[in-house]
Amino acid sequence: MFPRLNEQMDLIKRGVAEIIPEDDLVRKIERSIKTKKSLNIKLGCDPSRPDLHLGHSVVLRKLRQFQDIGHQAILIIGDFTGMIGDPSGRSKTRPALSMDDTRQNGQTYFEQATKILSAQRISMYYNSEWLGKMNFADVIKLASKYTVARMMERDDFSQRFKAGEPISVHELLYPLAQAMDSVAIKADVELGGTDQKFNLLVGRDIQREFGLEPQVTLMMPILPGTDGVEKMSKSLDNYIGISEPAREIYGKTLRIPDELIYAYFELTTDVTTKDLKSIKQELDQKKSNPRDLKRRLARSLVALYHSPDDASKSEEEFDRIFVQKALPDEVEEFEVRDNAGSVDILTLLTRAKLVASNGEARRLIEQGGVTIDGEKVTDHRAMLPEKPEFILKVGKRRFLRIKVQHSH
RNA sequence: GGGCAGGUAGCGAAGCGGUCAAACGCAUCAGACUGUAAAUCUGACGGCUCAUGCCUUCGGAGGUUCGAAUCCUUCCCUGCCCA
Repeated sequence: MFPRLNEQMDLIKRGVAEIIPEDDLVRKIERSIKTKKSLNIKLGCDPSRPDLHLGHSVVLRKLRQFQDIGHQAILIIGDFTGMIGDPSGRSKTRPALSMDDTRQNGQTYFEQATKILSAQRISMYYNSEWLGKMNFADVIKLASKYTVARMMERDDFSQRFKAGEPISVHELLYPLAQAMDSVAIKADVELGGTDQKFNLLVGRDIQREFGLEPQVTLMMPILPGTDGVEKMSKSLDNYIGISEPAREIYGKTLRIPDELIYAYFELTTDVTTKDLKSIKQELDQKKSNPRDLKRRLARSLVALYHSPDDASKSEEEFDRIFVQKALPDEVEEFEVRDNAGSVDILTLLTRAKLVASNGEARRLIEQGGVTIDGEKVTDHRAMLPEKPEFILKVGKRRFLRIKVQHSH
């Protein structure tokens, strides 16, 4: 039923940053083969931001591999902490969510995650199910199992502490809450990014406290964002979403810095280890134009989240727009009614929501960033051209087909 | 509970009675360049306005003043030290 130990370990260890402790994993797998019982592989999910991107996909893909060799994927939606929100000053971006919100986000998360995960061997829990039942005495008892000194081992805490930045007490409780999730579902393995190392390890300690066998922690590297500097995140706007339209995935991928090509191939695509090696070689020897590898990467990603057909279509379209500077395949339409020349370009830009304000529209025009049917608009007071239909282009990639209804 | 230092645009950070829509850096956007980028250079970067100009901003609320981000009162928030 299960593949042999070596096969399992080979697959599991691919692309991994760290496994702690590796021997335990070997033991767990051996036992699972013997007893024909699958392992519980846990992944915690943040329901406050349900839009998944390639960064999330790194860990999800690893989880998928566990599924493929017969283990049980368990998604934990952190709705409990989501409902409390995060009152600490700097992350106002985490407002308290209602029950409905978290359920809905959880559902959205699940739908997106199953683009990567198999629908077989997957279960999902909301952690309010057990965390919500704990009373204050339970919490104090749990908190007594860990010391402040150990909490401060966490890099992020000690750094903030040293820097004189605020740390709320409840933040110290979060790792414990996450550990309780591992207790509740009896996790055998918990996946996460390397930035989760501390939290994952706390899970081991707390499981032991509850008389359970400690989980193995498996950490994946953090995927750099499209800026090549920060980790990929939505709030930094350096992400490639797995639910984005094909042309967006394609275009954004081509825009990543060359240095990221290898990491993206390794962590976000299915290329074989052999191919990975030759990719590395090509990059190192600078034999070919990195662009070609990047195009291949972009095609792979589109194929993964859309289809191979969409991949080639996106590539054609990209070439058309940016190389030949022609129009995309499909251009959104926008209708304006023009009462005897009452609408100028400026108001059209704002009304079509291509820009945020008139000031911005004026700026763009002055800087030569607006064209009509390929002709630069030079005067920000210009009226609409005398055409029933034209293409309005803002910057390099905002297009709109304008249909004018002239009523005199 | 006491003392001290702080809270300025997306972020970081100057300003400390008028010349402040507020220096500078980052991020962002546009243009040039290019392999789409990156790097580099140029420009813009609260809102309304063709423009002179006007309007809303400097933690919140009041006040002093012809005039306040800048002074006063009070409240809220953060850090440090002491208890």
